[in-house]
Amino acid sequence: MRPRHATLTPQELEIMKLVWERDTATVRDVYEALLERRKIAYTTVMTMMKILEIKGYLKKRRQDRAFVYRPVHPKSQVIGGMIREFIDRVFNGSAEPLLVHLVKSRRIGEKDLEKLARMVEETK
Amino acid sequence: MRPRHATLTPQELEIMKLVWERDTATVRDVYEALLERRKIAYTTVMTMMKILEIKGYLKKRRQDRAFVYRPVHPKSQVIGGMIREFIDRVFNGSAEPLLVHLVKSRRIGEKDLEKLARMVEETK
DNA sequence: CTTGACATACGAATTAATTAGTACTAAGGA
DNA sequence: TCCTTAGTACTAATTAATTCGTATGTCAAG
Repeated sequence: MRPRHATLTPQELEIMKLVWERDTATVRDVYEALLERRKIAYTTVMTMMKILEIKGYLKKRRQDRAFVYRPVHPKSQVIGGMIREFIDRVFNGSAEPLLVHLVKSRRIGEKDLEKLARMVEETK
Repeated sequence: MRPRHATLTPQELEIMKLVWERDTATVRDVYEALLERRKIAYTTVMTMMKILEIKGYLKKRRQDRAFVYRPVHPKSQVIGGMIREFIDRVFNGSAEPLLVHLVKSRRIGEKDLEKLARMVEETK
């Protein structure tokens, strides 16, 4: 049997991103945003948002006839969990090999590192 | 319907890691290595490796009675693909926010950055 | 030659993820 | 009042991922 995903699945994440950037959203809001990218049924979005509620990522409140959904956790926290899970799974918990990859594949350059160095300073 | 995973699933990755570190491996090799961590059936491993072959990650050759499997692609290449997929999915293709997260969550420190800076120098 | 160990082949069962159809309800306008 | 619209509830279908059982074949030891 498949172990339940500890983190957000691709489609779940796509929806969560839309809710995060709106702070609150109805099924219709999300549906219309998704429609601009691909064909999808209204009820599909509804089902996904219901699942996200069951999983504890969204909470809903009735407003007039429709439900208004709101994120339970801030984006940074959930994304942070996804990063942790990824690093655990792929690199056995160590962030360094990930960075090495990014440098070697030129996805990080000098400027990025300088910026990060300044950020480390501030965090001190 | 679920879109097929472009990259390795968790269990597939676990098996691939074992094959990469051995360069070649039989089902039994992988089975015994996995057994040390968790209960699993021999035939489960066989099925997974067959799937990995179908997906193009492993190739097999008969040696005596058993198949000997070998990776088709180097580890760095496959891992690189997984990183790219992750960054695309979570950060819309930009590596920077990932790094910011890593710094803020203190998974990267000064020493890591220095090391990376040296690495960037070499890559120049 | 028979038996046990070990290998593959084949297929089935389970769960999660994804998508969407149908039924029902309430509100608002003609 | 009646019909259209927009919402939810419920259910179902499909695919991928994961796990494992049973059947079958081969080889070697006794």
